[in-house]
Amino acid sequence: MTSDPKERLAAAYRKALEAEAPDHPELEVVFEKPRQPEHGDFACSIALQLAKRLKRNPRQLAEALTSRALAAFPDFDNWFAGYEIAGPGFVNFRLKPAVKLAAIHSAISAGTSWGRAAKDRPLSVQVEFVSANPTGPLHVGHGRQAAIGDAIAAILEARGDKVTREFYYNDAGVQIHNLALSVHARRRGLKPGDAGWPHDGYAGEYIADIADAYRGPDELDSIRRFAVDYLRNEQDIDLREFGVKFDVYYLESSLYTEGKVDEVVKALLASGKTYEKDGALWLRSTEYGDDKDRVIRKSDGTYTYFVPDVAYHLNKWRRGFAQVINVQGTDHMGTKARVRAGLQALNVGVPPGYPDYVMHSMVRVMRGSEEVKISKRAGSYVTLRDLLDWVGRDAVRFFLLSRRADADFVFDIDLARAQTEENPVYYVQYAHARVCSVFAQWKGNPGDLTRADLSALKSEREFALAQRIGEFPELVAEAARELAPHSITFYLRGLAAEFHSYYNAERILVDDEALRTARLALCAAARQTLASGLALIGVSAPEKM
RNA sequence: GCGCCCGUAGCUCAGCGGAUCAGAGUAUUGGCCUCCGAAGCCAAGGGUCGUGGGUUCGAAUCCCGCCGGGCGCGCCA
Repeated sequence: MTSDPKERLAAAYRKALEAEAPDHPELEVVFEKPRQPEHGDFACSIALQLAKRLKRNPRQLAEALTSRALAAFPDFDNWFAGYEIAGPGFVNFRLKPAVKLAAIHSAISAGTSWGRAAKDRPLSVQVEFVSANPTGPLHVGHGRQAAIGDAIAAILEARGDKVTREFYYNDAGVQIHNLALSVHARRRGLKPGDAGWPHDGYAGEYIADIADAYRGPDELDSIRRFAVDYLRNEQDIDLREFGVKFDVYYLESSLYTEGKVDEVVKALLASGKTYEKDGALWLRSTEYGDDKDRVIRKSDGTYTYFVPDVAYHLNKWRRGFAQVINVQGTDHMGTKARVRAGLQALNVGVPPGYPDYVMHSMVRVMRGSEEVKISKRAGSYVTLRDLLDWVGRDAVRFFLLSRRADADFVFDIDLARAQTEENPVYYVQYAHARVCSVFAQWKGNPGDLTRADLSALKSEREFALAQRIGEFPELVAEAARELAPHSITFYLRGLAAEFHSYYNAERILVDDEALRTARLALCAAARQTLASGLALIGVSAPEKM
């Protein structure tokens, strides 16, 4: 039996609903948090939904359901101060202050595991993100992916699962060949645009750096290996500075060398869903929701990128990942339906919605009122390193997670620089530093706080702050369900606001010992929640600023 | 043209399994440091939620059309 009053109440309502309306099992009992505090701590609109179906008076239904529910919830009074039927048929519930305050002890005693769930049987899940090809420095879009992917991974870990962070890269294709040609041309003194410069060469200055650093023989193969290593290393340095660590780097080339591509082609042929047309081999991927059939083998005998893509995801499935989340830019929109269709065609039991995709819109970079074009080949794009140099890791992370992944993102460079002093990240970090500063001036024993008597807390502000703290675990769970790390960022802003407001209204270190101890316990819980939330989005929680 | 996504305050954006949903930050204006950190707090003004229909007792939220923007739409990767 859970001790969460909301869940207890929901269970009671479900029972009442079964008795009152057995013909409507589709109705779900959910509680909302009203914006206006006078509407209680949470509200249930189930009676309104039911009234519609039964064509009965919603207020009467609310009464009937609620009295049934309360009959199934004998110790209701231990948790709730009361309820009321309001408006057209809402039921508003008011928690007892002591219930709200209980979150304080929960947060303190949980410590760094606050907001984290423990599962008896953790799922093995994988988050694949960044996955930049080693043909140039990471750009701001990769930065957005790194921030989103790493935060999702952390949130899924908090949900209690075992997470693998994976980086997939193409180390053998046409792009890499162009990279080698570009470095080779640079070594011979050619510049982009010169006669003899490779057709799809990379124009960035980093090509010249690689050419300068290269000391080996004048062989394309050797140059290619060197350039790949060089750029991989450079990307790793940026990622390390950004605070992102990967568990697995997966090489596309291994799919070929280990026969996984051939295996997939055979399996697709065996599926009976292929056909020959115009000298090429096609898959009827439209049968699995793709918007057009896909070429497997081109008429020149080589495979399209579709094949290693499917092979890679089959490999993920075989490695036992129950959930896979691919974080990619919307420019990869097409791969979603394609990869899923390919996996379905293999008919090996992969669920239809596998893998999950979190698509983020491209980051547009503005300098003043002018857009800086992001173009890898042109070599004139803003890099992740640029952002890190301008505003620092914490601000970049927080900023990049301050909106939904699929929302357009305009990164104004001038604004980002100017925001160094005003970026919302400081607002949240400052709240944390403030609590730390209070504790630095307190000579008591932190251990006493775990046993603090909270009954001295009597103001609405204190109840509200405690309640907000208590919402944290549920928020983390929802962020995991929705794969929405930005909700953590928004929560932290709200929590910090609540704390700053409280801090300005009340003195913490008052003379009254009982009140002081209780307030310090509240502060300790707030600090823990701020620190835990910031950790999830990869932002530091400084003790001083 | 087709598919997916987006259009909410001057600006940047939350909310979008309908109701108690008109919100935050920022900018502007006016207050608050003899007192735990003013990177803070309090307050004011500011939006017919792109637009036109529909469903509903009730729509920013669901459905359809239109307008505007993004990204895809290759026997590229």
